[in-house]
Amino acid sequence: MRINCMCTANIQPATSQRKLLLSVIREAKGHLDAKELYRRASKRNASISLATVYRNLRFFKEQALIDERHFGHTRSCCYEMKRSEEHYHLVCRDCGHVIEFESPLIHKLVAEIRRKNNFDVTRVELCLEGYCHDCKKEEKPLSKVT
Amino acid sequence: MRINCMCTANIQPATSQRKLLLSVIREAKGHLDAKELYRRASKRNASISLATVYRNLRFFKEQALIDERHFGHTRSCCYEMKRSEEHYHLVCRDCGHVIEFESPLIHKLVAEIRRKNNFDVTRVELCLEGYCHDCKKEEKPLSKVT
DNA sequence: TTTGGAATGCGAATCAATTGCATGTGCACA
DNA sequence: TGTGCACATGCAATTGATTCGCATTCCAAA
Ligand SMILES: [Mn+2]
Ligand SMILES: [Mn+2]
Ligand SMILES: [Zn+2]
Ligand SMILES: [Zn+2]
Repeated sequence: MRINCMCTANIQPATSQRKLLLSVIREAKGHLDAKELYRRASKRNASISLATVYRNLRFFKEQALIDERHFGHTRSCCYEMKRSEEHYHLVCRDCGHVIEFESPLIHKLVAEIRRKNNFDVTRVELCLEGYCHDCKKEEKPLSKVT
Repeated sequence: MRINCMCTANIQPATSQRKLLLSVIREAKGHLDAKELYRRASKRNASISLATVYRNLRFFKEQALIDERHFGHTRSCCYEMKRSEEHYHLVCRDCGHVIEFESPLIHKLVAEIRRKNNFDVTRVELCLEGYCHDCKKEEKPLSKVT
């Protein structure tokens, strides 16, 4: 068994692949899925394997270095660096843009659930679908059922 | 092209498989995934195909007869009859139980997003993970990060 | 340095979901 | 009450995402 070493924090062992993957995630603008992470990492290390990408995504998740997101109906999930403050997402059904937001209402909701349902919330999966500012003005289908 | 007929509402054509599947979903206690729906339907019609289950799940979804849910980390999604009032879910990480709940805070959140982000919300995907009443009292792991 | 245990690369395997195609069937219209 | 045909079905093959087995390589603690 291997004990924690302080030099490389919780990235341990600090293999070149592991460091590369984490820096790609860190430098990414938006949210990456495994395939896209693999594509970008391959540019810097052509021999990296997709399995290694998946294994490290799981590792980073376990180390709480990254967050996993399930957006809308997309098959694969996305990843991003964990930040100090929690945040949630709006996904436009039209252009696919992902907008991040935060609201104190979510803390209130969690508190309410803890009180009313006697349920200890450890994770909030919240994603709202709809039409963004730019896409909502364009023509919409006639039926506006739910 | 076929014009709508009123006799069978939006289930049309009303094939035996389609009627069977809908009644299995209707009679189900909880939330079903495709495999489980297939299992239950097969008891009443042994020749039904899994592809037909998937095709009809998509059909029912398009007809807004059922709702699709993505619970926690489970690979496959679950389905349930659409109800008049919207509701959301708590999933226990320990025993897997799914608890349904509703809260006016969610309406408030949607309104806030519409106002602040100028975003038209059409669907709220919300699922909270944690520990239910029965599981939270039992011993927990030492580290309580996240 | 040495060395054990963990990480990697590769391909094969899984698992959920979709699709192509030949066949069967519900139902609008005659 | 029949008939036609668009659409539904069954089956098998396919896709797409993720995981796994295994031989090999690589960290990092001592
Ligand atoms: Mn984000
Ligand atoms: Mn429900
Ligand atoms: Zn948009
Ligand atoms: Zn529980």
